[in-house]
This record gives sequence, structure tokens and C-alpha cells, in this order.
Amino acid sequence: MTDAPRPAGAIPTLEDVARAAGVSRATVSRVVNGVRNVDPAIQEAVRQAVSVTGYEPNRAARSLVTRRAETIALVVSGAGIEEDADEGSFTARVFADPFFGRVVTGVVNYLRPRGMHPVLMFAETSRARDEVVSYVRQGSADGALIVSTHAQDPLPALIADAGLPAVLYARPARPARISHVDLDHREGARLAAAHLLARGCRRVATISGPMDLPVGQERLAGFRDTMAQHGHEEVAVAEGLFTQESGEVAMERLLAEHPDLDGVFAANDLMAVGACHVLREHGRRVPDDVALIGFDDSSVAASCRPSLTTVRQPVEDMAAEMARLLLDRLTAPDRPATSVLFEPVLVVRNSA
Amino acid sequence: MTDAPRPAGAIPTLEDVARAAGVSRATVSRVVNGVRNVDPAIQEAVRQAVSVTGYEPNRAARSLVTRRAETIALVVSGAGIEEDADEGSFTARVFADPFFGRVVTGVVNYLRPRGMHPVLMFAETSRARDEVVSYVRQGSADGALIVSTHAQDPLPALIADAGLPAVLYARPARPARISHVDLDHREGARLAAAHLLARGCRRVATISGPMDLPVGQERLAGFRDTMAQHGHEEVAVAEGLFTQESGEVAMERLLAEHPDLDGVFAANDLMAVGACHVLREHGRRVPDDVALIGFDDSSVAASCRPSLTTVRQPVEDMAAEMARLLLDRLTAPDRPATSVLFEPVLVVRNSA
DNA sequence: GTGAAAGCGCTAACAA
DNA sequence: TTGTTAGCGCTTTCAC
Repeated sequence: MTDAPRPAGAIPTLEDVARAAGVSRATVSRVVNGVRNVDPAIQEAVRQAVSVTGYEPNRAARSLVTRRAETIALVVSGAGIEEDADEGSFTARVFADPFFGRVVTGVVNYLRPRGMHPVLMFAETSRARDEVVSYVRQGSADGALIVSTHAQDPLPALIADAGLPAVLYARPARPARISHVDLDHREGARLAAAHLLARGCRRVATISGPMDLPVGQERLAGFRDTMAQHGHEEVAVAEGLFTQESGEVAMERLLAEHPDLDGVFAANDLMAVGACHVLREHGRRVPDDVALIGFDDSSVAASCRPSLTTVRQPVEDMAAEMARLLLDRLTAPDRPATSVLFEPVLVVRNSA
Repeated sequence: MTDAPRPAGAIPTLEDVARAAGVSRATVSRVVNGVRNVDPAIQEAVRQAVSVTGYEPNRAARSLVTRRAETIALVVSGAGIEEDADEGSFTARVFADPFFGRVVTGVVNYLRPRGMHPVLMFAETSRARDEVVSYVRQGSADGALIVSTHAQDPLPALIADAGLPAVLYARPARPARISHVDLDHREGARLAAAHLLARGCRRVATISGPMDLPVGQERLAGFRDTMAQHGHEEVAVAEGLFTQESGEVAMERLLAEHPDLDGVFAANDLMAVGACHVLREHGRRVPDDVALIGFDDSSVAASCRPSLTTVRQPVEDMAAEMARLLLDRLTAPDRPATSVLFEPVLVVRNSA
């Protein structure tokens, strides 16, 4: 029994392929990794050997030497209710909003052709945040893409302090030296206001987002801006939480306080859908009696009845850009933090 | 300059910790991994050294020797339109359905306390499927959790043939020796039928799921079953695609052909919501004129107006069970494939 | 109870 | 152009 081949069932290694092809491990490695300077004939022999043996390079071994995991952490961050009774409620809430699916779509589409893979993480507790930091520090992921859903989220600062590569979706509430992508929310809200006014609405109200989120503040500010410019200094405001239900509650309140209103801007589509239901229940026709505009152009906007006029946020593109910024950062580690601002567009459908 | 410590900024290794604690690498490893037989005093010293140096064990190095990635592939599989023009359309479609978010929630909640992490993968093309198989064969993931959205999906067979650890959501269309979890869809549809009949509905129709999916067939079969038992041999059927829009189209058709119907069972909530819109547009009150039942008890069911009576599919629990089965399989590799069947429950709300 | 030493499978100098 | 060799950081026998 001389130089026995590996027992059947064992996973073949570079060594096995090298033996089968009659070359050295280094040569096989070169062929597998597409490094130049390998004789075509040998290349072919190696490829044969690879397919005969069914070889797949071991990732751990490769990562150990290249110091690359080819993986990024895609983390949804933000304190839910920190001491949440229900373990899964944070993740459930996250996916209830069509927003996150769009982020995943954008990220995956960018990463996949580049051989990188996203690990999904949720960082809603202090412990979970530490795990994210550890995960990247261990080299399990090369960096992090962070979608923060909460204003006072400590994760961006934690990551920045640890000097780990990361990119945020949306400007952090407390400034941190981290790259991010964002939308010009203020301008988007201005577009909505201008459209309502152009339509002839004169008794206009808005359902804002949560005031502790920058995005909530910006969208409200932009809306008020344009309204004020046209002589409407006072605008009725009801604060919502970006959920459909909160949109319903807010709409009920606005309707009770201002039964004669003829235009509503909801700071996102989900709340607009909720508002739409309530308007219908109160016998108001949309858009004839009350014009309604949402924000985001999420999937519900098109499927809603009537379909929703809304401000488009190109989430998929923005998410892809996040991924691009992160990969850039990985290849050029000491490039300074960058931010990219996207421009919103008004999408006119049937609700206004 | 004797035995210089690593340059600042370098990532500390076991070696560094060992030096700081004045012990060997083996001892540090034991403490870090909680192996018994270590003197408490030394344990303490090592822990000190770990926190002083800011040590994090390198995953790649550990994986290389343990042969565990502590990662699983969470894959959404199924041919979309194979030659899809739009790169991202498959992922977009996947997330448009609230179903997938629930799967993620269940999986993550089970995996997280066990130190495992999910990598998100989409396998909608032949190439993407091969990548999933490679990914697991490379040891990048210890196994796969597969949610298949298409009948003739080749992935389960590919995975099974490669002998890789995997668990499916839903029974595979073509039988394969793979563990899976599933719901008793037939029984769920029976519950819906019985409820409509008990309510007094006599001119009942159904919007089925796609007939090329087992789940579509099962839900229709169960519904027909119970209807037939009560003397309704013929039930009007319109086939849908599990999307809201297809539910609308189907409802239009049913209404055109059977203007007098008084009860509808839609094979999922999304289609039920679509049907609900159409019924309203045609002046039918729900549930007074037409009773409507959905399936899944997804997030839209409760927020719909009127709220949807539906058959609950405990997706989160089922997803967690999938994860459990997979981890079991990893610790006991030659246990035979198992399947777990969940029982549906009727959730009565306002639509029927 | 602890340490020395041998690899896990791979890449990347460096030689040839 | 190819092979030899030295690790990457860790776990794990096996002695002591």
C-alpha cells in the first residue's frame, strides 16, 4: 500500500488535486485563483484534476491566509423596546415594513456578482450590538452595512470607535465618522407640498414620522418649508410611527380636528395606506375630497386603492451604493468617510 | 529590543494573550473555549489578559481545525423566470410577500442564541444554485435551510445528491431524501370551507394558488373535499399566483361569472386582500354580502379592512423547527431524514 | 493541570 | 513557468 489516495468520502484538498495532476500545490492554487503565468497545458490538466476529484477550495483555510472572509454583515440596528418581552418582535417589526426587503435586494444584487455574501444580523439590544462588533473583529465578516431604525442607536459609534469598516443607511443621529448614503428627504417633502398646492388643496395636513428620527424631522421640515412659502404658516400635524396603524390613528385625529381638510401628506406609504382606509371609512373620496401623498414608493404604493401618489426613495440603488462604498473601503482602508446623497422624485398616481 | 510585543493596531492572537498571561497557547484556548481542567487562578489570569489585549478568536483559524463554520445558508430557491431581464426582480418578489420575513424571524431567533449565523442566498438560476452547493461544500456554511418557491425546483435534489445537510420548508415537489417541515394545508382549507358553510354561505367560490405548487393543490383539494361532503360538488375556481394583483384579477373573473356568490376562500392572505378590494369596488360588502377567508395569517390579515378571517400558518415556529432539525443533523450526521407536520388553526376576524 | 508540538488547507514569498 | 517552504491562528493529541 503505497501513497494511498484519500479514503472515499473524504473532502479533497489542494494536495489531492496536485497529486492527481502531477504538479505542486502552488500550481493548482494558481490555476484555481486564475493567476497568470501558468502553462496552458498544465492549466488544462489541473482543471481536469479539479473536476475529477470534485475539489472545492476550503474557505476557512483561504481566509486564514488572505485575511478576507468574503462576507459582510448586513445589520438592522436600533433599540426596539430594549427589554422586549417577545424575543422575535424586533425582527417581525423590521420585516413588516417593505423597506428592508428593498435594502436586501439592493445589497444582494451588488454583492453577489462580486462573490461576497451577506450575513443577516439584528442589533436591537446592547448584547446583540456587541456581537456585531465581535463578529467583524473576529474576521467573520470584512465589514458591516448598517440600517439603523432608531435615533439614539449606539451601534454606529461602537463600530466607528472600533475602527471597523462600515457604511450606514441614513445619516447617523449623532455624527460619527462613518460613510453613509442618504436621501434628500427635505426636498422630497417639498415636492409633495408643491404638488398638493398645485392641485388646489388649501386645507392641508400632514402625518409626520417619529420626531426622534432625523428622517421624521427632515420630511416635516421640508413640507412646512414649502407650505410656508405659499402663505400657509400653520399646518396641522399628527405624529405617526411609520406603521400603517399609526397612520390610521393620526388620520382619525386630523379628521376630528379638521373635518374640512382637502389634502394630506403622510411621511411614508404605510401611514398613507392607513390614512386612506380611515378617509374612506369617513366617507371621504380619495382624491376627489381629499388628496393624499405618501413617501418612499414602496410596493404598497402601487397596489393600494387608489394607487398612491408618492415620493420615490430609490432604496435598492441606495443599498447597492452602500455596498459599493464598503467594498471600496476594504480595498483602500484609509480613504476618508464618504457620504452620498440621492435625489427624490415625485411619482404621480391616482391619490393626488 | 527583546521579544517585542506586536506593533500597536495589530490584531492580538492567542500567542499574545498567552504571553501576557504567562501561560501556553493551549491553556488560553482551553479557557476561551470553556474546557474543564483549568486552575481557577489561571483562568482568571487568562481572562484578564484577554480583556487587556482585546483578544477575539479568529474564526477562520478556528473553523479550519474544527471544520465548523458556525454559519448556515438561508436560501430562497425557485426558478423565477430563469432568463429574467431584471436582475433584482426575484429578490424583490420574494420580499413582497410577508411570508419570507416571518421565515427569517423564526430562523434568526433559533440560531442566534446558539451562536450560529445565517447567510442569505437566492437560488433562482442554475448558476445561483450551483453557488449554493459550492458554498456549503467549501465549508462556508455547515448546512442549508431552503425555502423553495417553485414546483420544479432542482435545488433540493442537487443538495440531496451532494449529501449536504439541509432542511426544506414544505414538502419537495419531487420527493427527495431531505428533512422538511410543512403545514397540513389540506386540513387548513377544510377549516375555511367549514366556516363558510357554517356561516350560511351557499354560493361559494375559491381563488386557488398556482396549480403547479403542491401547496396550491393541497389547499384546493381540502377546500373541495369539505364542500363536496356538504353537497357542493361543483365549486367555482379561479387560479391565482399568491400575489395581491392576481387575487384581484381572479376576483374580477369570479364576480363576472358568478355575480351572486356569497362566500370566497382565497388560498392566501395577499390574494384575499386583492379580492377584498375588488369586491368593494363592485359594491359588495364584506362580510355582509360576501364572506371572505384568507390563508396564512400574515401581517396583512390583521391590518386589512375589514380584518381578515384566515387560516393560521405558524411560519415562525415552522422556520425555527427547520433550524432545529438542521442543527440536529449536524451533530448526528447519519440520522435519517425527518419531517414535521404542523396543524393549522382558523383565526376568526371580521371578513367571515 | 499544563505545555510542546503537530497539523487543519491554503497562499505567497522566494528559489530554481 | 514551476516547486519548495514558511507560515496564517487555532485546537488537540500526547507527554509530563
